[in-house]
Amino acid sequence: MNIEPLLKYMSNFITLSKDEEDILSSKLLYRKYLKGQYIVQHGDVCKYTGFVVSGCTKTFFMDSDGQEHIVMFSIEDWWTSDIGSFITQTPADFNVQCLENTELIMFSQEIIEDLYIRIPKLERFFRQIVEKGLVASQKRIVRSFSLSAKEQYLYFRNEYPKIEQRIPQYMIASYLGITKEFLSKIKSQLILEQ
Amino acid sequence: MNIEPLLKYMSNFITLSKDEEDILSSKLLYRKYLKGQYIVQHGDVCKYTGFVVSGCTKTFFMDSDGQEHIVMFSIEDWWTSDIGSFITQTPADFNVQCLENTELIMFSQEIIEDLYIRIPKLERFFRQIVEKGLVASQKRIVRSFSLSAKEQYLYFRNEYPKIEQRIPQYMIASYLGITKEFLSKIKSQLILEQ
DNA sequence: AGTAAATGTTAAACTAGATTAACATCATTT
DNA sequence: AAATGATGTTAATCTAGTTTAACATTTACT
Repeated sequence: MNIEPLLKYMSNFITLSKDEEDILSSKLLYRKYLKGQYIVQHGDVCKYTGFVVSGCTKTFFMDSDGQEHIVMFSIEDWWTSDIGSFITQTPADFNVQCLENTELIMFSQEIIEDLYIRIPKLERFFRQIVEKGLVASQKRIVRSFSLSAKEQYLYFRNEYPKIEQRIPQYMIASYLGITKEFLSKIKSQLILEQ
Repeated sequence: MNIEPLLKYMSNFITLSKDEEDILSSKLLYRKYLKGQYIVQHGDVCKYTGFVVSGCTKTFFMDSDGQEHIVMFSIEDWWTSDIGSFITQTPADFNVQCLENTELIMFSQEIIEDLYIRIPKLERFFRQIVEKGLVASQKRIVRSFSLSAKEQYLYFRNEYPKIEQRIPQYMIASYLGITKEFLSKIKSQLILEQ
């Protein structure tokens, strides 16, 4: 159980004593998933939120036409879950599936409530994490309002170069909300342009 | 200064003692704005987040073509600010403008940090508020992925009937991310349908 | 009441992106 | 090395939503 990446990540937000680190690490779950495995399934209540130690996941939903829409990729040092389901303890809208073999450090809903009491600093930590998530989510809405598909692709490529290299192109199209054919067209246009 | 609506709202999340209520109310700012006034201006750092006691605001940005895009309306019992700017204390992407005369209870950034220390429960309160915001923001992304313009309008009408009645139609079109002409077409289609 | 400004409607021409379908390339397994 | 499945490309056709522009209606002000 390698909890170091999480502690390092947390140190950007709060300072934990050795005792607090020990309490925390005794309450965490460490799990390994294989490529293709589901971490969360649509309709289930999401009992855990996971911090990615290694690997890669996609969070997606199916629309009424059976089309898959990817809302998020998670790689090392990111979180993965259906955060809405986790927070509200209602059935998940999303599926979370591993695109690679993936190692997670998991917080369960029950334990997190207990941890908030035993380590009040965690309340602050998660407030800040959720704040970051909210800001990112709002910026994404703004992009979808104001950028063309090509501009959104360029933004993605620039912002997440590491993700683009690990993931098939048709999934990037799905994340951008366009068809794989149209993304292919955009890419060939971009090559012609320069 | 009528702080009751805020206290009532907060009681859905946490229980404050009389002392804590007094500390809180001594630190809050109560402000009245006229219709048309700006609460936040693009480029400024947003120093306050406001709880709407009465009135209505729109939060919007200008795209590179000078087009206005509304990202949110706020009415009684909602929050209004550029929350991204407020959290990160960086220049605001958005403008916030009053659509009616509006009364706000305002938390300043400096004071909120101080209040987190004096009333640790507030950390929990704001974590939960931000969680709700994140969930709503993610659901909006899902809708924009999976619903047609007509479906999104029907969702809006159903979800926020009170807002629809107070606000000109062209602003609702802007919120939905479509032109006012197309919304007009959708509405006449809906009338024909039944 | 009359006028100007703000808001809403209609319709024709246009475009970004979707759909369909056929084919090309790459990776994995036997 | 051949075969199968997964991924990526190209091009023709189609459609949801935009643009433009002219007009209609409502609201607010003198």
